[in-house]
Amino acid sequence: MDHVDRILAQWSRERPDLDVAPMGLLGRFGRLRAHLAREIERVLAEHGLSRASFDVLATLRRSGAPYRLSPGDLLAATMVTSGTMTNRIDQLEKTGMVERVQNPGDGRSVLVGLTPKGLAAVEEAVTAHVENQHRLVEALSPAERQELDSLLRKLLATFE
Amino acid sequence: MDHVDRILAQWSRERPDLDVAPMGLLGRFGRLRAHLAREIERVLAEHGLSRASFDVLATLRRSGAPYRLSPGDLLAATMVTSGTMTNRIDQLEKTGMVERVQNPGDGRSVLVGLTPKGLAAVEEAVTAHVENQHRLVEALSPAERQELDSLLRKLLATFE
DNA sequence: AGGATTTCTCTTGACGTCAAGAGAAACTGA
DNA sequence: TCAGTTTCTCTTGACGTCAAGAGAAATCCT
Repeated sequence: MDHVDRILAQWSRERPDLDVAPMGLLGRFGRLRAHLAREIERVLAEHGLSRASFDVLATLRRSGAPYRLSPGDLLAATMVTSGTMTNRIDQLEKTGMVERVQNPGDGRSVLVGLTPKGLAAVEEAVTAHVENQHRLVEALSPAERQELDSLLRKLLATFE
Repeated sequence: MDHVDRILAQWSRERPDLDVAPMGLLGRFGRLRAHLAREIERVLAEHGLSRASFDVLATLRRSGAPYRLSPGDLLAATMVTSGTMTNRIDQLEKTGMVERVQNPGDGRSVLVGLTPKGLAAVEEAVTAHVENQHRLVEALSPAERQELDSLLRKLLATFE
C-alpha cells in the first residue's frame, strides 16, 4: 500500500465507474520521475550545472571533436523548443562554457562549440552523473533493469 | 535502434570507460515522460485546465464531500513546494474554481473548497483524463502493464 | 535571374516551479 | 503563564519552459 494505492482507493470510493489501473501506473511513473529528477539535479548542481546546461554540454561532448553543433542539431537531440535552446545557449555562453562561432556552410545558422572550460566541466560532470545513475537504479536486479528498459522501450516506440 | 540507442552509441565511442546501461533506462524514462506529459496536458487543455490546476481540483474531488482541504493537505498530496501550492490556489481562485474559507479549527490555516463550477469542471475533466490514460498505455498488453507497474512500484519504494 | 517558399535562430510574454524566508497562530515545557 | 519552538501559509526573486511569431539567409521553381 503506497502513496499511489491510497489515491486509487479514494477514486474507487468516489468514482467507482472509473477504471483506474492506468492511473496507478502513470501515477507511479510521475512520482518516480520527480524523485529521479531531484536526485539527478542535486548531483549536477554539485558540479555547478543545471540539468538544462548539462544536457547541452553532454550533447556537444558526445558528438565528438571538435565538439561543435548548430542550435538546430542540439534542438533535434533534446525535445525542447527553439526558444528554450536559445536560452540554454545564452546561459552557457554567459558562463564561458560554450561559444557561438560563425557557420561557414550556412549564413542563417551558427555553430555552438565547447570551450576548454566547458569541456572540462562536462567531463567531470558526466562521470559523476553516470555513477549517480547507477546508484538510482541499483534497487532493481540486473534482470529487472533489463525488463524495465524493454517495457519502456516498447511504450516509447509508440510515440516516436 | 531507437533515439536512445544512438545516444548510447555516441557515448560508447567517446567515453568507452563509462557503463551506460542505466543511462539507457533513464533516458527512455525521460523521453517517455515528455511524451506522456504532452499528451496529458493536451487533453486537460481541451477542458480548460492545466495539469497544475487539474491536480489540485482532482485532489479535492477525490477527498470526498464537502471537497475541502487545507493547503497543507494539498501539499502533502502533490510533491510541490508551499509557494507553488499558493500560486496554484491563487490561479484557481481567480477563475472561480475554488474558494478559500476560514478554517474553524486552526487560525493559521485556511480551507480550500471546490465551487460548483470547480466541481463540474473536474468531473468532466477526470472522465476524459482517465480515458486518455487508457489510450496512452494501450500499446502494452495487460500483463506488460502489470509488470511495468510492479517494477515502477519497486523502484519508487526506494525513494518514499 | 528573381520572386516565393522554406529553413534556421532569436525575441517576446506568459506560465509554473523552486528556494529561502517572513509573519501569524498554535503548541510545549518549565 | 509565557517565552521559545514549531507549524502553516504566503511572498519574493530567479529560473526554465513554451507558443507564437519575426527576421535573415538559403533554396526552389519557373
